[in-house]
Amino acid sequence: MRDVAKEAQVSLKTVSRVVNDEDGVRPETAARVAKAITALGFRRNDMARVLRQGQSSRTIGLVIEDVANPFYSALTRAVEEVARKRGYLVIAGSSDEDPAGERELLRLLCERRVDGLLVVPAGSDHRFLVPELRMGTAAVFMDRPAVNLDVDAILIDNVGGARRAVEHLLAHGHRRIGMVGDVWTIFTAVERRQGYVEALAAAGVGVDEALLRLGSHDVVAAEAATRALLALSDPPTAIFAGNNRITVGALRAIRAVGARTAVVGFDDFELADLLSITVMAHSPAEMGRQAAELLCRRLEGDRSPPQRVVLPVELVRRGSGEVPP
Amino acid sequence: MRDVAKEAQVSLKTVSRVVNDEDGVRPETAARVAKAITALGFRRNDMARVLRQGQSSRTIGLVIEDVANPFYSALTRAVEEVARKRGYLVIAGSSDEDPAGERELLRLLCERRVDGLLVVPAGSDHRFLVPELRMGTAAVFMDRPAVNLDVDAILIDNVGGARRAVEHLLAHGHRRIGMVGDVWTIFTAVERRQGYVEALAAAGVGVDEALLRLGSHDVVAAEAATRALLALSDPPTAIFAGNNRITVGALRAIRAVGARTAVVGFDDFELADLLSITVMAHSPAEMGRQAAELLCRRLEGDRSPPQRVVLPVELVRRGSGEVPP
DNA sequence: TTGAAAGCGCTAACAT
DNA sequence: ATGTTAGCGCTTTCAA
Repeated sequence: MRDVAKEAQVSLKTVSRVVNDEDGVRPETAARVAKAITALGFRRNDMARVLRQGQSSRTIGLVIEDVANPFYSALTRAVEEVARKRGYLVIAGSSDEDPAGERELLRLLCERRVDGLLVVPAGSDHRFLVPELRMGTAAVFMDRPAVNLDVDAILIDNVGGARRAVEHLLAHGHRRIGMVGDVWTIFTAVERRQGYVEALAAAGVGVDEALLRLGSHDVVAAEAATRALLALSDPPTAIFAGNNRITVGALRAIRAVGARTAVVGFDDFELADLLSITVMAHSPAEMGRQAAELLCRRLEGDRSPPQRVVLPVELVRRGSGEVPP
Repeated sequence: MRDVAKEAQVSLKTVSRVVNDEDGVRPETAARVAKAITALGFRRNDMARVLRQGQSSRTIGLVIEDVANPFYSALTRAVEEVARKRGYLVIAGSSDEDPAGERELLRLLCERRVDGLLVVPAGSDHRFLVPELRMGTAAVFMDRPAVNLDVDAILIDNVGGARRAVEHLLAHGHRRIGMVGDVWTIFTAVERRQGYVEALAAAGVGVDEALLRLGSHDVVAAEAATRALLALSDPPTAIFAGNNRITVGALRAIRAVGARTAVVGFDDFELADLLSITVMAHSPAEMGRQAAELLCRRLEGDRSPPQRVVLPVELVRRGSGEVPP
């Protein structure tokens, strides 16, 4: 910038004014400055700008488990869209469901002075964020609430969705309904398990622990868990798959074994229609959008008490959930 | 930081030393400083740090078309992984295949002084990046080469892959082979079209322009284009789908019409196995990894001439490509 | 309409 | 082992 000033024979401040479209510069002076800028290939240094102006990097930090999971990539896309429309850029990182990695990532983001954080939390205690929040960094949690921290969260109706999934299978005559779920440490896995149990209890069908397999965090594990269920002497006639990864694993297992087990999966996915898979659908994009919009409102000064939004989950019948026992 | 210094009764520099784990600080002093840091909830401001140290924000800018597309999300994931291992964070943005949006995004990233750029280019002229590159910002292009700019690129074998896809269909007896492709402005679409044409020419089968439909940039458009092909009085017996989005659209159309058209798709996708879809597979993750690693090498001072890496594409037979005419 | 100087939070270089 | 000073590139304040 100093070079530009010298080149254009004006003061630093004048260059600054031109760069920031402030008025009070004669057109001919502005033109001279503009020429110098292109000549020298000048780019305003936002770091210095932010430093001086006092802390708005116009950046949002996004922490999710894994962008490669379509659930999170849809969410990321929606976040990006809202953020850019409001003039923010997004620094994203995958935590891989590791609390330590998550914490490290959050630290890095805070050191870079992101204005706000959008987090799908992996850890089970987020008190370490208290100082940041007090320093003015806003945060909105997604998919899972914060633990030990009173902060905004956009969630979905996990219990209700799971309950309706199982009710649907019960309505089609199934009594031996298995569940393959994610690991216990994940909020949504536990909630969906609860929905499963509630539905069975309400129908007067007891929970057979042999049919309830939490602990599968990826496609491969889910396939193995499903195979184990199908290999039981009295296998389930239907399976409730706890999320999009698990549904894929379950389908692979069922196909491999050649069974005709009914399936309802939690989370919709792109080719579910061609595979005729009945799912409990909801919108990760809507979750991202609402979270980003709420965060932006917070950044613009909204100080109302922390909200908890619960988005709906909807049954989409496509065939696999309507197979009889 | 000044507050911390005051609180701990030491100088600024001492606090700096503690924060940066430099040595030359007595343990008890360090402890006092550490206490002050936690007490005040202090976080080093990386903006100021970068400003002083001279331009390494330890940040990489990533510009792709759309994170929600599994091709790009896999790539993004790999980029993130390499970047974090080397101590970089990733600022990502989707260009939506819009040259103006891409340029704007690149400008924002450069203003934020990212150390390097990873770009799947949408525009058809990237000369505007010349000043940035001269200023020391490194760049690696992915999936498509830069136009009018001599810079590293990690590509895949589009022509060869497309040729082999069509050869495979020819080998299974097809003579009326349709192609549904992306828009003309996209490098890969044109290359894949060329492979298609070459394969037909080599087999002595003429190109029937009625069977060649470029211009579908999303699933919906691809479905429509495929429906149009299938509605011809003499429809193709096989379809070569130009990318992952197009394959999905083509499958929907074929299913809707109830045809038994053979299909080979470019790009592998998650449920292709369950749907028995033959594809030309390659690894977007590998592309992201290699691009990120090359970029990091450049950032560490590698000044060797720009490279162009071409990753292989492999035929994966799953059934849909082996259907007879 | 334009400019000079101070300072954002930090670290490099040099004292002590 | 610790402190002092200057300055990164910009904007803000106030003066010309």
